[in-house]
Amino acid sequence: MNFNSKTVSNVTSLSIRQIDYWDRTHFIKPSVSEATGYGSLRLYSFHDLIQLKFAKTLLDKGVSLQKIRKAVIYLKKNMPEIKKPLLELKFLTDGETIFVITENDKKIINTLKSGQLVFSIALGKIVEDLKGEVVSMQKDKTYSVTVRGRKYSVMLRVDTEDGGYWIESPSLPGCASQGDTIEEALEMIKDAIEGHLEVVDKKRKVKKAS
Amino acid sequence: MNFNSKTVSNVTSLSIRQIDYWDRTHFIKPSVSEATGYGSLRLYSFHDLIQLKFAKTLLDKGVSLQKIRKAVIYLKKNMPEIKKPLLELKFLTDGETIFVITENDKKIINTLKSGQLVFSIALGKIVEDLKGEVVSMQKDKTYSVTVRGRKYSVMLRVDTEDGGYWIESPSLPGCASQGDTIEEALEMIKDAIEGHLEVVDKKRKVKKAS
DNA sequence: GATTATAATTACATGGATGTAATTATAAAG
DNA sequence: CTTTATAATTACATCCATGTAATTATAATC
Repeated sequence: MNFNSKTVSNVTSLSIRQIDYWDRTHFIKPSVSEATGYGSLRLYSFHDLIQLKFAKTLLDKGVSLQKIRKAVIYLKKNMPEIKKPLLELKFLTDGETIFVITENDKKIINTLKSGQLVFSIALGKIVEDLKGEVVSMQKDKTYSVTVRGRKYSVMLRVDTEDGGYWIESPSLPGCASQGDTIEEALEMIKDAIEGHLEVVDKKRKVKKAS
Repeated sequence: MNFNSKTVSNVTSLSIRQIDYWDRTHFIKPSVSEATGYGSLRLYSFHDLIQLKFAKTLLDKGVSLQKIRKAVIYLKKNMPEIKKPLLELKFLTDGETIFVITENDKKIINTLKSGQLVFSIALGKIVEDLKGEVVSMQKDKTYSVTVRGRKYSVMLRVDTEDGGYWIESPSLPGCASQGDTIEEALEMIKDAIEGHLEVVDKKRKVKKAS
């Protein structure tokens, strides 16, 4: 699922101006679709959303934008696998460089003793919150697929658990699938419907034989 | 001992402009003598110097000035007794307020877990460094005091250990004292010289008697 | 195809922070 | 008392970041 500037602004509490400025200064650019002039759209991915929210969170904490730039560069390069439960990431800086430090309490205390700045970002929580926002805002999309010459209505939604898309056929209970892209999900649900129909055929044949 | 703007700039690595700006914006004002126009002098105390260096250190770490303002306000109000060995002070912020936290590792880790910004300032080291700077820059001042109708040359220097001034009479070994102000130190050294002379008198009387 | 909506773009402004340099009133030195 | 030195002050400029609003090319809708 992709997000335009307006949606990004709503979800991250950043102003449109900030989003624009950060794009123009090559800080955080929309990775799905860049602006190409009037009438075009900036489209951000979910990962972009995480970075934007991350930066906004640090800004609100009083970290300078220059420092945040470095933190986001690091985040882009070393984005850890986001998984449950909530993951906390801890960063430290000596004023020049930004490092992510391990979940090692002793190391954290030691770096503080050496006079450093440490800030903790609950990245897992950021991701969870963003997922919640995305889910609550999305409308299920209805598609129509044809299997064996007949049309079936299917519903597609963003899969916030595994990424990609979830798809199901409401008129055929239990008939569902998922795919990384919309096209793939549509193919997969066709296969699922096909399989469902085969089961129905078999049952009918058994009935006829008895 | 007091410090003018030029000295403050040298010792803290702040520009004259920054020192001026921070005074005019009521951030850190010279507590000994405020500017009153052309030809006047801003005079900062050692405590002021600590605050300025503290703020500069945070600025270099990438903390925003607005955040630093709050930290310095806190520092002014709750300046802990500076003592050896080097003291580390740890601050945390939730983005709105600044708190000093105890030397409690568990509490530090917990506040980090809750997504806060923590920065550690080795205030003791700042103080030590500033003391070193002050000592290396000062010239001993020579004064003349009169005791029992005779003049004695004494030397005065800033006492970086206890604050105030140290004073001694080079021509009378072991004859030294200290005071919180220059005047007080001069009175104290007079008393010390008086005492020294009394000991000398007693020795002479004992010699005569034998 | 015409009309409307929309997000990007452009433009100007503001505020905070700081750099650079000329001016000035006073203190220090001779 | 005159001359020189000095730090504060004034003034203008720059940079970064952001606010606000008008403009515009394109997409969406009818």
